[in-house]
Amino acid sequence: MKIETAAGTSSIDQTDRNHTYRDRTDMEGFQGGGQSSQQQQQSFGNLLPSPLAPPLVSNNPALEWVDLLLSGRCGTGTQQELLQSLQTGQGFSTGEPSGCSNEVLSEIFPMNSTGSAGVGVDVNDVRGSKGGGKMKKAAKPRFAFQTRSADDILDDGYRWRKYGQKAVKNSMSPRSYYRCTHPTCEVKKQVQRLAGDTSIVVTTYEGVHNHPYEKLMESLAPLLKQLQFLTRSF
DNA sequence: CGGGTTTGACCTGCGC
DNA sequence: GCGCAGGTCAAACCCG
Repeated sequence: MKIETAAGTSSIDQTDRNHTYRDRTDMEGFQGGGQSSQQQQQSFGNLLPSPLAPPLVSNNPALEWVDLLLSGRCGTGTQQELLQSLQTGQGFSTGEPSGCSNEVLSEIFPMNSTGSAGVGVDVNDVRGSKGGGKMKKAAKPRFAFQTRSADDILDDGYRWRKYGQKAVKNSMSPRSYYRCTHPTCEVKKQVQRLAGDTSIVVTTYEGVHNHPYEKLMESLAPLLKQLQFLTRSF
């Protein structure tokens, strides 16, 4: 498995009009032939999670190959603040990405021409509430990053269930919607490939996990069992 | 059989 | 008001 820094910029194909996929054959080569996301997930090794940032961008050397959306495209102050906040374990999640133009945001997120969507913004998006409620959603931290990878699903240490997929305007690749499988966790993420460079995967996280790092807990489970056994022995 | 994926339908917001 | 686009739901389906 190799993931490289998604360097450089990619332009969105403005000519492509999208539609909802209705033919399964359209999905060939993208969904992985029915494999579960768990099977598709890559491993980032022993990266530790952060309460705000996903594990792969928090407090670890992986920053070298994780290219956040803002990298090199917004004010250097923003990038430095971003890296600093991640390296200090504080994460980057809320607030306006100062120095990042709407043009850049709208290129990354072509679905929102106003630039209200993007890195750390659009916390009051109320679209898609099928239930009919008119109440706005509670503000949730939202951030995104991009990686260069052959696989769409990155193993960030949490378990995700896919609940939807949509073709996105001005993008060749569909956008996939995932929810954290933890019962009390409402964190969502969107995964999409850049239209200009399909080797780059853009992952957008929304919300903060309110439960432990599941892969870590899984790996610790045998050890915990052993500890419980030993403590009972005394 | 349980959990995850697929996908058509439906909802809301926005621009014209 | 209408059409478009993004987001979500949920039934059907798939897989281990």
